[in-house]
Parts: sequence; C-alpha cells; structure tokens
Amino acid sequence: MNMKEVERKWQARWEKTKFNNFDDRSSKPKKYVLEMFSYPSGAKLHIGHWYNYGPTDSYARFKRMQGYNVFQPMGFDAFGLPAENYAIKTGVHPKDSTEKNIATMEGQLRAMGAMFDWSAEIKTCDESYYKWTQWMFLQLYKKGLAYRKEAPVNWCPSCSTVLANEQVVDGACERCGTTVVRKNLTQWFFKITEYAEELLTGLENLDWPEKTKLMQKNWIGKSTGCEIEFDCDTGDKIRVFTTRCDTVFGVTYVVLAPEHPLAKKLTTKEQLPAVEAYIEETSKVNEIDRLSTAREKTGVFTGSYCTNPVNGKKVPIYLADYVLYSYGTGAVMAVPAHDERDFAFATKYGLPIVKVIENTAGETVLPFTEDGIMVGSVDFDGLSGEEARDAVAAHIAKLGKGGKKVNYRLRDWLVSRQRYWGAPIPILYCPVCGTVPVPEKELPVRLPYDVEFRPDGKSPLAKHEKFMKTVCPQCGGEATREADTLDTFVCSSWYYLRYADANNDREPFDRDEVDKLLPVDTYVGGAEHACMHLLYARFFTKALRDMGYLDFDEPFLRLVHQGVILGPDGNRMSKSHGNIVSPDEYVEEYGADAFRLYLMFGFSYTEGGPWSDDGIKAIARFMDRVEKIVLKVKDYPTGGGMLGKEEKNLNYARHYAISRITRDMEAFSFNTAVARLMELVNAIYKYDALEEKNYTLLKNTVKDLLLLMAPCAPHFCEELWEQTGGKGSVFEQSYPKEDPNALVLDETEYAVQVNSRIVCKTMVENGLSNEEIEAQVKALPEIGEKLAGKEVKKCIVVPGRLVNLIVG
RNA sequence: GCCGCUGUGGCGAAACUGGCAGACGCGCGGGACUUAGAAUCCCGUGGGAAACCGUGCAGGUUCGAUUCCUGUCAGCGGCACCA
Repeated sequence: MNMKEVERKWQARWEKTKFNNFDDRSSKPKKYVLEMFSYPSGAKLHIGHWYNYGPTDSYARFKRMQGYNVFQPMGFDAFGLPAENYAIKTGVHPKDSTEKNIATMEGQLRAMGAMFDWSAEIKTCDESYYKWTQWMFLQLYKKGLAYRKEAPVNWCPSCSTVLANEQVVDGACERCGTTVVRKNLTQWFFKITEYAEELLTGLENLDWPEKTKLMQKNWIGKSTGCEIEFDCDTGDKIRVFTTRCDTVFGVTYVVLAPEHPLAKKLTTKEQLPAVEAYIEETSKVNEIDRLSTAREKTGVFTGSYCTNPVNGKKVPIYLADYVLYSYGTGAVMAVPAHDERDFAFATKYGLPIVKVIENTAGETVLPFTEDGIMVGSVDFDGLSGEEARDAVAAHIAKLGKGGKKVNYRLRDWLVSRQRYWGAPIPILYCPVCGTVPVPEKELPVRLPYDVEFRPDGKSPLAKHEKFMKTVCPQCGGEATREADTLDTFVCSSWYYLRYADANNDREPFDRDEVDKLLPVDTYVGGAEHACMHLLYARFFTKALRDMGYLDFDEPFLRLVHQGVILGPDGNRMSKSHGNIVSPDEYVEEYGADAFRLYLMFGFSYTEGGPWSDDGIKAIARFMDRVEKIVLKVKDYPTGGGMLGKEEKNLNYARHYAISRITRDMEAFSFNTAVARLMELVNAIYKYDALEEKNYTLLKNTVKDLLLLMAPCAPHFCEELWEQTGGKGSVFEQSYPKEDPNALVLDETEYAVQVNSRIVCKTMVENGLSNEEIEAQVKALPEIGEKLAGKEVKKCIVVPGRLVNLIVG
C-alpha cells in the first residue's frame, strides 16, 4: 500500500467532513480524552510527542468506535523561558520563533493522523487566551487567593538578573559563572495552601496511578503536631512547629532559619558580624543541599536566649541552614537526644543533650528518634506516643503558649516571573490608591512587542515606558503597571476548561459548555508533572468551583502517564548527549501508521525505554500480512456452513482477540493489544491454509480484525475498509463485541504438581468438581509413580490452573 | 539527602487477585521457493549432556513468590523559577 498517498487521502477526507470535530448535537455519551498540550520549544515533533499522542489517539478512536462522542483537542503551551533565552541569544523575537514553531508542529500533528478537534485549538500566548488567564488572576485576587509577599529569587549579581533554578549550575550563573545569591523580592502568590486539605482528600476517589497520588500526598505533606511559643529575653516570641512535642522537656536550644525575620533582631552586638557572615554564606546554598542529611551542619549563635514554656529553662537561640524558612514556622525547638539533625548539630557545637524519652524495647541509644516512654518530664513521665503528645499539647494550650496544629509542607504558589514572555499580571500601582486590579473590561493587558531582552538588572517590561505608564482606573491619576509576568503553569492550569469553549470572546468559557464536557475523562501526560502542574490544575478547578464558575470538584478523573523514550544509549534524549532520534525518517519510510503501531508494540506504554528500531520492519511486515489476507479473503465466495473443530478454533481466536484487545486498549496496554492482533492474524492464516473452509466465518473474522485494528492504524484500516466495500468510515462502525459462548471450551489444560513441583500436564473436562479433578489426577500414570507408597496429605486445586498434591 | 518508581532470555517485552516464567515480536539456527539475491513461507530457539538451575543481590512468609515482607545494590523521575 502506498501509505503516503493513503494518509493524505484520508487526512483530507477527515478534514473535509469535519470528521474529528466534537459533535455538539450527538446524543451519545461524551468522552473527553486529553493529552497534555505541547510546548513549542523546538520546531519539530520529537519521538516523545509521537509516543504521547499516537497511542492515546488510538485509545480515543477505540472509545469512539465503542459508541462515545469523543472530544480530543490540541493546543500549545506557548509562553515560557526557552523562547526568551533563544531571543537573548539570537535576537529572534519570542513571538516570532514561537509562532513559527507552532505552525510547523501543527502540520506535523495533522500528519500523525490523530483525531484532534482543531476547531478548539488554543495557544496560550494569543491575546484571546491570555486575556482570560489574566481574568483568572483577577478572580483569584478578588477572592483573596492572590497576594503579595517577599520571597527569595536566584540572583546573578553580574548579569543583574533573576535566574530560574535551571539556569543555576553548581551554584553559579550558567551564562557568566558568577556565584548566584538569594535575594528577596516582593512577588505574587496564589494561596493554594487554602485548599491543602481538599487537595489531599480529593485524591482518594481519583483513578490515578497510586504512585502519583502518593507523590502528591507527600508533596502536600500533612503532619499533625504542636505549635509552641518560646518567649525571648528581648520580648519577641518565637513560634516553633514540632511533631514531637513529647520531647519538649529535652529542648536545649532553639534554631531559626537564617531568613527568619527575627534572626537579625535577636542578634547581640558581639555576634552581629558572625551572624551577618553566616546569613550571607547561606544565601549561596540551595534548598536541596540544605535538606541533605549527609551535609555537615553549620550554624551560628545569635547571642540571645529564650524560655522553654514547660519548664522555664533558658536556652540559646541559633541560626542554622538546616532549618528552612519555607516550612512550618521557620523555627524549630532542638532536642538533640531525639532528633538526628539536632544531635549532629549539638555534638558539633558542644550543646547539651538531655534524654527525655526511654526506649521500651531495649537500650536507649542516642539519638533515639522513635516513640518511647517520657522521662525527666515531671507530671508526664510514663506516658508515650500519641497519648503523650496529646497530653503535652493540651498542657501547652492551657499555658497559652500554643497547642495542637496541623501543618502542611505545601507552600503557596509563587506566580511572579521577572520575565517578558508570559502573560502580564493585570495589576497596577497607584501612588494614591495603592495596588489596583486592572478592570476586567480593559483586558487583555497586552504584551508589547518592542522590548529589550538583554539582561541588565531590570525585567524587560519594566524598561518599556509606554507599557509601564498608565492611568489609575480609580482616581484617574498616573499609575505604574506590574512589570512581572505570570508563571506559565498558570496558563496550563485552566486550558482544559478553555478547550470546551475555545472561541468564546465574552468569557473564558460558558458554564454549561464546561459542565457538559468536563471533567476530563482520561488525561495522558508525563509523570514529571505529578506534583506541580497536576496540583495547580486541581487547585484552579476547586477555586473556580467555589467562585461559581463550574460545577465539579476534580478536573481529571483518570490519569495515565506515558513513559519516556530514551536515546539508544539509555540516556534522556538531549543535544548535549548527542543521542536525539528524529521520528521524521521513520515516518517518511514506513508511514505514520507503522510508526505509531511500532511505538505501541515495542514499549510498555507507561515504562518507555531506550529507543531502538529493531522490529519496526516487523511491523511493516505485519501490516503487509494484514493487507494481503484482507484482499485475498475479500474475493472469496460466501458460504461453507460447516462448523467443525477448525471453525471452533478460529472463532475462539477471534473472540479471544476481541475480549483481550478490548481490555488491553482500555488499560493502555497497547503492546499486548498489538500482540493479540498478531495472534489473530496468525490464526486467520492458519485457517486460510485449509482446503475446505467456512467462507462466511472467515470473512466475518477478517472484518473483525479490521475493526479491532482500526484505532491503531487509522489510515491503513480506513483504506482497507473502503477497498473491501465498507460503507462510510471504519470509525463509524461499532467495535466488535465478544461472544462469551465462543470462549467456552470443553476442556482446560491443568498443570499437575507433586510437592509444588510440576510433574506433568493433563486435560480436564470443564465443570468437574475439585474432588473429581483430584481423582482424575491421581489416576495419571506419572502421578501414580510419584505417589507410590506415600500418603497424600493435602490436595490444592486452583480452578483452571493447576493441581498440587502434597505428599509426606 | 528526601519522596516516588524500575530491575525478567542475546534484544523489546508478557504473566488475571500468590498458581505452568518468557505470550507476541526482534535476532539467531535449520528448511522450502529461487539461476542467484531480495522478499515470502514453514520449523526450532532461556541455560544445562543431564540431574537440575533460572525474574538485580541476600534473607523471610507460603503447599506454591517475578508478584507479599525485611535488608541491600544499580538505574530513572521529582524536589516548588524548565515545562
């Protein structure tokens, strides 16, 4: 078959008949199948795109043939850092390079033959889209879910610019090699923590991979503990969070994160130089290193003391970078006897170690971090575990110094970016009225085209006078615009909603349209999004629900992660590894269908693996075999009504394939689905080789083969469907349904074991009782030998599988 | 470092809920067809002469473990400004 011609023919026909567009008037149940949209960083589709979109499209087509009205949109996550970096390097404007890349990718995505509904296409960098991204920001702002506070950024003092984590290599700027420092800026945040509890409990009912749910759960990091207030001699109060308030009598010092607002305030004059040097030093260390338990602990004494509320003891206040300002209260009570980090720190700095928990199961070796009996804790001695913590927390509450507290590791979402290529934050600053949201009717706040990208200490928009200067909508006076743009994750947190009503210019989406199409039934994308994108999108959905814009709680009911196709050397494909494999030559040589089929067959979908093209020829051969037999059988007469053993076998193979492929397609187990197709083809060839055959049965089996295969090789099967006289599109046909009767066999092969070792196999008539099976097995000559003179102590019959005789 | 995942023939991989390890392919070996090659078709193929041994490694639970548990090694993903 001339695949190039066939692909063009069917793609043109689908386009012309709007075959892939969602049918708004259909009464069939809807199925929203969504692949994570593409980031147009390079001009061409890479193997990862094909791997994500090809097999998932086959799933969508499968659902369509099962009678669903399928919606499968596609778009582009078009803002982002790479386009801006490319602009800095080459001078090509991000808008120009992005639009060019998108145009190329659109063409390639069409050539893939996926049934994307292009009428719902979105590009996040279009005004018609980011207008509504800005609108989302305003709604969150109005709802009190967007706020400003100081937060650190990576700062390159030489380039005078903010760096993304990715641009920091070994603590230095990737461009100039200067050591990067942390610097505080006032930035915008979304209050995702407000939804921490619901984001956690909502996971329960989602059909998501368990590992992904677990990762989100750990990311949210709920822990129940106690907040305790330590009064400082200066009159300030330090609040600490601990999950081990049963150790509070063992506190020998308190530690603040170096960024803690009280850090400098509590420092005595004598200690100031040391403290300042330490803070400076820590600003160069990243969080991952700071959290490393293997790294040597460092810290500095502030010179001040505070009081342990439970025993009135004065303890010194230290700064140390193993305490993070972003977690809990940014301060901890240190109990070196019962915490490994505190123990290491106390040992290094010669601080006292006071044991207050005794091991009940043996010797107490410090640091002892498990639950045990409280000692040296006055009235609480003898208590342990939860009971101890409850009692201590209640006591602290009674003292008015804190009490039980639920804490989340989840932090608010920092959405400000000091960059150009993103949606401008729709806020302005008026000397009179303060922070003022841009009125909705003035949206979008347009991203100006003529900007200076060269990093020189000011973000690109801040340098653009015409953009920055504006008028306050409240007082009419002069005002300045916010110069930061939004994190691209904001754009991708609501795109799946926009697809439902992509061309609406009055509102981000019509509520009825969204409630009709959403939630997404099946969402497919990389596991690297497990925590951030997927959590942000869930947060947006919940916030929009609470603001009355939609009527469901979760955006993605089912989630599937495709694996990663690595380079042939087993490394992630990248320019630096020089191991990038382009799909283009394969598609050119074998066609889109063969390439898709190969991706489905050659890898476990959720695992991925190193690229290898061994076997792509086998797929081409398989397709040839299918074509040959389909065209051969087409010309057979009908009739031949016999139903012997051979016919029964063929019909069994046919319905076994239907049953298994249906199950495998549903489960995204594409490699086994294709294997079952191959088996069916083998069975058909075997039957066709017989002298006499039931032509009607053979024709029906071949027809089912075409229908089963259609989602996996869409152009190829459309063409064969047409050539064999099929009416309309093959995708308008119903997916074959299994006949349970055809799958019932007269007998089943059992493995027979003696003492759990296989001795022989035997055919067992179906429907026998366990006792009858046991008797039959014992009568086998091979078994008789083994059992000679021995007593059968136990007989285990696993129905349909095996018999295990235990003899003594 | 922390969180999560993965590890099965020469290779890609299968294996329902603890029940015959290696389906389906690649590769390889043999054969048919052909003047020859290509293509195609058929047969065989975990290791071992065999007893037996085999799912990263060491243990455990069980009549039975690729599957469950403990420990360990290796690789991969994420760690909040890459998306």
